Amino acid sequence: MLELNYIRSQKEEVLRGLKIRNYTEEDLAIVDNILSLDEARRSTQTELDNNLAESNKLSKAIGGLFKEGKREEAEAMKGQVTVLKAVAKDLEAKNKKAIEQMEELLLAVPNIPHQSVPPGTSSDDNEVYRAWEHPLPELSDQAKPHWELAKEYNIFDLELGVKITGAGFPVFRGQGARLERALINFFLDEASKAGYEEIIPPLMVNEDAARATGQLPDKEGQMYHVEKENFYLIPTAEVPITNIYRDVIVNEKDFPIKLTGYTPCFRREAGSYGAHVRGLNRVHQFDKVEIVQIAHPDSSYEQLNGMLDHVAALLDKLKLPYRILRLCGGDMGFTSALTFDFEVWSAAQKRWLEVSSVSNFQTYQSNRMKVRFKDENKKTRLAHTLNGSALALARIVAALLENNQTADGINIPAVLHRYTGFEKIEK
RNA sequence: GGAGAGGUGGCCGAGUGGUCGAAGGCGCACGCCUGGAAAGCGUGUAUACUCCACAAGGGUAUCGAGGGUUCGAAUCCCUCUCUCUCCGCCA
Repeated sequence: MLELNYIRSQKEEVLRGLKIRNYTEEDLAIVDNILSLDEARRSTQTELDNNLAESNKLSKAIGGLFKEGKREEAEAMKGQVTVLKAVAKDLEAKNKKAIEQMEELLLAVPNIPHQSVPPGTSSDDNEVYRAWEHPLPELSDQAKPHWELAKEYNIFDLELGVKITGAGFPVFRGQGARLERALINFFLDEASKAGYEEIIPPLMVNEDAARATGQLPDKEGQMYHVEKENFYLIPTAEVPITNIYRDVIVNEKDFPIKLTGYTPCFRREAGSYGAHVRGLNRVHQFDKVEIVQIAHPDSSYEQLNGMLDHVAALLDKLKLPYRILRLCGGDMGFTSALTFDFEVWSAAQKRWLEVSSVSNFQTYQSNRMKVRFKDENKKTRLAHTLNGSALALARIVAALLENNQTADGINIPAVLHRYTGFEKIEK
């Protein structure tokens, strides 16, 4: 969530940002509501503090009197404290309520978009930040979408997944499973080479962790919930990995902290069916290698660019046509300040598939999570958090299968050969 | 799942009703010392909120979390939670 101080001191910037997110004049009232609750809260706080200071002073005096044996004087003072205590109790309740109301509103305010975020209301308004400069691959009329190829070559089986679990849980097998594992290893190795520390995190997180990265409360319905233990299956490795630094004051010289991890991701994604979600386009369980950074506020955008280059290099090596979009205010995630999406061209479906989303959250996550550092003036400040997929597997597999199909098999990109142990998927 | 023990600052560890935000040690930072270092010596070293100019300097809260008793709680009571040990089960 946004820092209260920021809203207080940069109100105009907050309003500008919310307008980019298509807030109406009416919606914008939330900002003033927060500020007036904050003002009320502070004045109550001051009143309460003064009250408690007085009580503390009296209590100490009573202690002193008892020691000196002045019992009667001490007894007489007790009454005064009792009166103060009653007032304090009211003030405390009032204060608590103001804080709760304010937090509730604060949680409802999204991150303020970076200056470069274009206005817009939907994905149609996203800006093409880097287009694909070369011709897109043309496939023959016999070209098949990946779900047909999967059947033909026995690469993965969604119906089998239905039998074992339910819709959206693919079963990879044979060369398909090998390809999946090859991609995971390739992505992890590339991340390690780029200086990211590899993490294998828990696949379930508790409520605190889910709240810290912003999945709770706004995305509760998207996560699988283990009732008995009150755990959530992770929708992305971002959650457990970023939480490593929750409530941590990091050493400034350790910036940027770069972490990577492979995990399966679980998403309920209820409600959407049809051609666009066929095959691996949208599933409840998929594999992903995530990259996460904790960065100094002064260099976080530089780091963001580095992450873009990293993801672009992966796609180059896989020889997949892709483009990069700068998301508009209407399409950007709630917690992000700036997001770039990578889309890969799926030649048989003839459409772009989102395979990566790289974002800078600035202090929006770190404020909730309390990831801090001491700056040169020994002042405690919030760090910036960033993350991106590098990459999401299911759709990469879809694109690889489709784009590389030939009459007698599916070619595997050269860079993966040492991981797969084969160069072609054959019948 | 059963039985027991325990959660104090970055870490270890004292503290069982009053001047305790908390002894001592370690660690860390800075300074002195040194050719340089170690050792030694000295100083400093939690977080959040708040008053104020986000300075100096005050105030408040926090000893796992929440509630209670009391003029006063790290210390007493209740609830929850987590960790450890032993037994059981088990990859």
